Amino acid sequence: MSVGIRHDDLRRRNRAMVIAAVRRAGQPSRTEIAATTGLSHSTISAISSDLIGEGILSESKPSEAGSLKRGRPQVGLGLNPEAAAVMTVVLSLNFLSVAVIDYAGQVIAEEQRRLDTLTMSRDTLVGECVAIVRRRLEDPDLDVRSVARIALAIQGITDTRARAMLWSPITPHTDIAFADILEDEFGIPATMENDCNMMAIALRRRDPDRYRDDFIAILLSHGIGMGLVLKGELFTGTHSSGGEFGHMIHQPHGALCRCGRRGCVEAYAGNYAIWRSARQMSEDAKPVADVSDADMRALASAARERDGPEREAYRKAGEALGYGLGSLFALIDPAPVAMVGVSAAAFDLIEPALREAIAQTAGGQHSKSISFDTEPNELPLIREGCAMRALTFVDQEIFAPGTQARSGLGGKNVA
Amino acid sequence: MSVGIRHDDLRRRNRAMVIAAVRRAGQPSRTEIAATTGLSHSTISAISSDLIGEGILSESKPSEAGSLKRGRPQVGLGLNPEAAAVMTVVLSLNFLSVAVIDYAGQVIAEEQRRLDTLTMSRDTLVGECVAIVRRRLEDPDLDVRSVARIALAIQGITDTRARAMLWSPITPHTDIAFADILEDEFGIPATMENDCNMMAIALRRRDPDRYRDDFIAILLSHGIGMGLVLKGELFTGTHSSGGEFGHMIHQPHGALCRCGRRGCVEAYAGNYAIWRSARQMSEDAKPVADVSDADMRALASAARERDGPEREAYRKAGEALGYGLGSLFALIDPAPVAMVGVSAAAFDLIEPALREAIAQTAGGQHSKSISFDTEPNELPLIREGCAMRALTFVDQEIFAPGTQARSGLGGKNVA
DNA sequence: CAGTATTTTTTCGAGGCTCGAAAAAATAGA
DNA sequence: TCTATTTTTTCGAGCCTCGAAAAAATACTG
Repeated sequence: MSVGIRHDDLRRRNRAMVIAAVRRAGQPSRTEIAATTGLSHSTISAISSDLIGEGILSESKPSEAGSLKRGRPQVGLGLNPEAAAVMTVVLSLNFLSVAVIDYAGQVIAEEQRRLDTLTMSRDTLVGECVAIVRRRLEDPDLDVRSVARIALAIQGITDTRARAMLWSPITPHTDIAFADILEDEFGIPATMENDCNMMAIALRRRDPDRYRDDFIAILLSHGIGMGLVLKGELFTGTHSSGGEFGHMIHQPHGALCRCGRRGCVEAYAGNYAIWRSARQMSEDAKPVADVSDADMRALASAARERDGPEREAYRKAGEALGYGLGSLFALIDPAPVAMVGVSAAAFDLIEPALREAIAQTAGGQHSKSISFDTEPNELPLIREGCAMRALTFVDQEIFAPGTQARSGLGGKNVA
Repeated sequence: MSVGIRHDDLRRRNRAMVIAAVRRAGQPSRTEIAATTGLSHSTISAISSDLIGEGILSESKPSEAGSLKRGRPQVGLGLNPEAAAVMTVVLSLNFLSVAVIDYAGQVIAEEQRRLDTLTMSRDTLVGECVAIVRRRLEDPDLDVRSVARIALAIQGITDTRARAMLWSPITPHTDIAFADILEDEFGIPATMENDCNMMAIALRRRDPDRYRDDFIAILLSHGIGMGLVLKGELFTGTHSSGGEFGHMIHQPHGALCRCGRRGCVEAYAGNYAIWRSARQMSEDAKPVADVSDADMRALASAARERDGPEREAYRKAGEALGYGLGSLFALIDPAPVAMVGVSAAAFDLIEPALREAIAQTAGGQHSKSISFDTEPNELPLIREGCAMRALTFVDQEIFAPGTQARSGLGGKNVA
């Protein structure tokens, strides 16, 4: 059950609130923070004075070059980039990408590597991840002790506690406790996140007007993934990572899905499904392991050029996505959708059938008003989301530590 | 955005926490409350002394007849039944039921009435509701001023703010702002709730071990409804009432649903759909307006006796429910399910096909471990849920009023 | 039956936190 | 230079929770 509020929690929570307000707004003045948090000026003054003293925030004199107003000018508060750093690790098909990010959110170092993730042994895969993190941490240009948190993202299913990858399409191996492995290796708190969830976090940061409290990020790539934000919070299901939109059932006893079952949305809308359908192969045909982005783009071009099996394949994908979204909207009500990934570049081919299908569903009653955004490149989004995830942890758990939140590792990571 | 915690909120929240602990536990001692809330004994002592002074709680000497332990015996704290009262109004097909409930949750008065809801005019329907409430309020045995809240429940779609019924299968009329109507008429705060959501609340109260943080209540009656609790909170979608499980798509272009669309789960599993299928009518046949409970029981008996169209109808219902649940579980992960309503009594006929279907889905990976409870009688559950809903409001908004929570009406309703 | 052990509840002072009001600081216009 | 205006800090008041100790209420013990 929810627990009572202890007296010492008060300051902790309000500290976290102030830090969050600064991270959101960029360079807010104390007065603006007071307005958004609803706390009094005196409280904001006291807390921000503490935070500046601890090197977490810093004052930045020139809030706006031409301050037109009379009176004492506002002085902006910003995050001190040197207060801490975090690291992001994004593991995707045949690709490993790491970045070190300062407390203000700027990339200060990065490294990328091609791997053959589908054929690597388990140990090699883990070893590569550990090695690339170690190289970044031991970079002489970087103060190792200042890295306060590592966030890994991977396509696939992670456990609720964000400790392990349970299953992923990019490797045949299962149940790899990446978070624990990195924590043990480097003594830095780490989490294992789902790639689509990170996309959702990044979308909210990029466009908080459109993606605020309720929205959906759908990854249209080899598989179909979803990141779902409901009532302002990432929705991750009750047990595992949840949100497996791609494996909602579109057609009972339908097309063969990569997951081995039949009729999933992904079995019609994943790259391999579009490929299979465009090649006029049977719906029972075993999904291919990978379709290159170039091949998919060629497929989309062919579909735009002439009415043929390629166009029909995209139509079927749109239909599956439309009915799936319709069912989803029946449950959660319509919300803005972002389509991300290589097939989002072919959304013009998908959209008509999608809208037609969604209009057939209870959730799509106002299908005209449902709007779709597209973003073909998922990797930058995933990294951005990871960075935000890790930084938010530092904000809340390290720089606003409370009785229950303080971990053994927390202290030493503070710069 | 979330707002800072003001100093005066502290006491308010902890008061609410203590009241909630008492409502949950029944007769907890101060020591037990301190343990469950995590607050200190001194704080609990101070708050409970206040609450007793205000007549909200009362001490009940004999906690347990034979207190085996040494030391000063615990003295139980209970809700003072006279602190307030609430009223529940349940409007279902051809039936209107009202109850007055004391602060401790006991029914102290009730009245029920048969109506012809499908043919009544809008004004008559509203008038009947207002009249029955007025009769209970003006009952000389009852102190009118002590009714602090009214909760209405109806089958159908309500708006997010719990003010109005937008659509309901029990009446042709739409957009009736029941909550506002009753508030204006009697000056008592009222809310308009969805029946399945109230079922879920009642289930949690009845069996908090099974129905705790995540569970699903499904109403198997003429239509298919759902109440969904996620992470301990009722899930009501982002805009309207949401949770329209019955209108997730089972078969694109499939059977005709009462909602006018095709292939909804309800078009296979609602009473009218089972009836239509058992009578071997076309899936395009217009849904009948009502099937009596007796007819449904006869159908179930026939299905149990021989393998024929009746049994096949239940099988199809099970399949639709199974695929629907599979898709739902793909999104939210598996959770305990309660099947409520007249067709829950025929769950033995539904379950095999349901389990077979769910095992075909990603969400049903562990379908063996998913457990179903059945409860044929929905009305008592709905009323119980309404009562809890209304009482919780009194607990939190009236007896633990804060700066933002205090309403103009709050004060005068305190007994 | 008095004394001791044990458990629950209350009391009391200390320490923190937020708030409002007032003061101080910093600037633009007159 | 003075005044108006706006932002930020300071300071005392008022609450709240907490820990420790005291008080209360009972069971055991010889």
